[in-house]
Amino acid sequence: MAQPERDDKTDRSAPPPSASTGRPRSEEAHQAILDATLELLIEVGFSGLTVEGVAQRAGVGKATIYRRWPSKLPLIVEAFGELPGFEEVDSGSLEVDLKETLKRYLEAFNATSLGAVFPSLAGERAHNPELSKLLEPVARSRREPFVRIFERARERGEIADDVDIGLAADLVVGPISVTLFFRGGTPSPRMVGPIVDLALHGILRRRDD
Amino acid sequence: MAQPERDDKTDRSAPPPSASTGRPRSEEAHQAILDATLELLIEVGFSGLTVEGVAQRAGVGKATIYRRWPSKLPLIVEAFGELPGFEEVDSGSLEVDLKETLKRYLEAFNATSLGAVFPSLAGERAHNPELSKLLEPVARSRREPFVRIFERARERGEIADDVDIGLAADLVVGPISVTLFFRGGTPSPRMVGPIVDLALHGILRRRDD
Amino acid sequence: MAQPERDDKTDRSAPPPSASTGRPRSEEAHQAILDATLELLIEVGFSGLTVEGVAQRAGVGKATIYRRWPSKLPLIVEAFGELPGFEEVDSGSLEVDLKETLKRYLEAFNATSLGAVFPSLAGERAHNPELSKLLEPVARSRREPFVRIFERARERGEIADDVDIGLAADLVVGPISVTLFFRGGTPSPRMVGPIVDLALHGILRRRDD
Amino acid sequence: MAQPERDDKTDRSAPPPSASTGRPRSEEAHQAILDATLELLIEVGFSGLTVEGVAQRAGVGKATIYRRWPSKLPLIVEAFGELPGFEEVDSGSLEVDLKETLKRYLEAFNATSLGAVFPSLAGERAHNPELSKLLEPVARSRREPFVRIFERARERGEIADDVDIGLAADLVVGPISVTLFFRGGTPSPRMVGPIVDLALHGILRRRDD
DNA sequence: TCGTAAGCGAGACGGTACGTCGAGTCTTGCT
DNA sequence: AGCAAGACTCGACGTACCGTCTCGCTTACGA
Repeated sequence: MAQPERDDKTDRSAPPPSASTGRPRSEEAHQAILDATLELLIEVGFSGLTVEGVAQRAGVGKATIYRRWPSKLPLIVEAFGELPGFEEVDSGSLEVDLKETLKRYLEAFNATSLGAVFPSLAGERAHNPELSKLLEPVARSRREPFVRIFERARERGEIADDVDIGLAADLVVGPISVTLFFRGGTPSPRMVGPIVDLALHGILRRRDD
Repeated sequence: MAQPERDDKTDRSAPPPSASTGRPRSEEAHQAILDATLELLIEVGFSGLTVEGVAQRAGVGKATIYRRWPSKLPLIVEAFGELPGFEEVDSGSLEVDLKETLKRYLEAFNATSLGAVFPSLAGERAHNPELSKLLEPVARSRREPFVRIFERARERGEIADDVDIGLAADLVVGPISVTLFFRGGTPSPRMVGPIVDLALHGILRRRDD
Repeated sequence: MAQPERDDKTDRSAPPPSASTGRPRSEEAHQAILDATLELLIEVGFSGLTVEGVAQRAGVGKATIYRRWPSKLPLIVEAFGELPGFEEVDSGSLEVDLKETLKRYLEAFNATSLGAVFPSLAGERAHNPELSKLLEPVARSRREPFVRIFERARERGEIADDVDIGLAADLVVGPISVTLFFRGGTPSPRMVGPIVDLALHGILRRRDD
Repeated sequence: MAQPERDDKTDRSAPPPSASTGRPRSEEAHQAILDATLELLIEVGFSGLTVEGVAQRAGVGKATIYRRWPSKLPLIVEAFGELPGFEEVDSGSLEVDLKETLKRYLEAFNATSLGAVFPSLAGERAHNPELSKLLEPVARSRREPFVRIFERARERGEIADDVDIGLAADLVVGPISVTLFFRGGTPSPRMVGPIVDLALHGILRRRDD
């Protein structure tokens, strides 16, 4: 979730003629802007966020924002990208990996209000190709850990070779997505156990259960 | 999905002292507004929709819109509610019911651009209690068929009594939600078979499968 | 100095399709804007005037201003044109006409702060063809009374036929212009007598004076 | 009121504790700034001039400008003061002195675009005491030659002792001021003869003319 | 059959935010 | 120190929508 090469993504507006003339851009202001954006995103959501509000809360002029980001959108996406990720677990057991990783996933979601911010952005993707492109790597990086967990499980023989791993990952994360988007709720870490159990063993009654 | 008593929700300002004097409201204009709203919602999304644009496309004055809906939000929600629902299937088999219903669900999603509109609205729920309240019954009505399918399956003994039916419904719909929101994709009806199979039988390999 | 056909000059932006659809423009707002503009013009001058300030003082939205005037400039010019003119005197005597008219001229200048506003505008003429064009009729109308006074005097035989009347008018008004622009002072009505005497009889000493 | 050492007014920040440490200020940059200011003043006028534009045209950083002049205003005034004056004539004849001096006056006006710059500044005087103060000595120095011409004429007895010399000077310069400010025109040297004749002999018809 | 009350399209109203630009200040590394 | 460059905060620019408010007109009802 790090942002190691931020400028490569956003500062395409005015590549300085020589390497470093003039006063360098204030890293302090940069961070204050991202922080303020994230705060406001959490408080008022995507459609309620104003650049003027960000500038005011960050104690920064509007021009300083527009000098770094060409418009509101990339600013929001980068601020969103600042949200911390979550650690992947590798215990040697599929069930433990899934439960533990999913729990951390949800904790991160709730601790950082990602749960409120992400839907705001995701909802706009369909009408905003630019946003969609910017959001894609961020969204994917949050799904990949689950894919890797299943890959390891397959290598260990815990699951069949022909299981569609992408689908399996979506199945595990699915109920959380539904809770978030369809039900407007906050996914609770207590959901994790039942979700994983049900996804692993299936909904159908089984003789040997 | 019908909206049989629309005015009860939105037209609470109206009832004049004498029951019905003056020119009646134009049903034609009403429908033109909803149609235009839906079209624009599909084209430009929630945050890009302007009431001015709706008025223009509907060939209607802004006041005519605000006479019927107190603000942009309920208008959008009602327009959204106009989207057709989908029919529930009752074949006597859980698997068939799920696959068939889910297929119709996806077909409705894609045919009506619900897939583009719904995320737009769902994303704002977290920051907009009013929207959330308005959206809730609509969203729930789209999940209920799956709940009922599982209830019937439980009555038939196809699934255990202690299965969390809400969770089962979310598990089945989950991959679609993930596709829509996390991956920014369009869910394809071809996904239905694998999803239902995986959800019913579980991800783990079983001796007797 | 009246503004009998205001819209012909300024409302060229959006000629309404049919004669009078929609809510008519508020004459009240119009006047409040012109008044506020004039006040601010007097207080802070041409270069210090802001449209935002005008809107605020007039209690009006900025759009209401820009709906009427395409930019700051014509607004200022029209507000300037609102300043009252002065009455021309026709006593049958050149000397009396000049002295009396000039006195009224100065009184109008001082009473209405024309003396502070006019230079502000006049100074920009050289660099602003649009302003120059807009200002021209206003400026000329303030010089014409003097031209007419001299024309009548010539008809009466008070002055020679070959006197350059335009130049004579400029000679009489000249010291006021110099006071205003070169000396940054406020022309006093007490200057009138000496000015007219000197202009009529000449600077050179004469035997028979 | 004299301003013999220009820098004393504007460069008051400078005198360092130890007389002259560090790199001395570039006289080259100083002149480039004044030149650029004057050019832009002529091209775009007072209200259109930007310090950023001056810096760019002069090939200088903005700080270099603000190190020398506390704000835009004194810079403009000093640049204005750079415009060459005009030489006074002393021929022993009032009429010749006036005509010749006035002609040179107008030539200087036109050659140096003083005619475009001066009104720009003069117009702001009423609302800008600082500008007024800075402009005063410059403006007066351009009127003084005429005062001196009349003083010499009085000493020679060409004009009466009780003639108001200041007023006489204003009368002679007046038509030029009127042309410049009220009529928005460029005063032509051809005006000089008629102006002086009319001012000296008066507008009224005389027996012995 | 006609008056009247409310609806209609149009568009102006006071606001707020947009994204841009300039003022005057500050901060780099270089001279 | 001064220098060019260019970032800094602040605030005005002119535009676009919000939700409200007239206009002059049309439409159905009830007297």
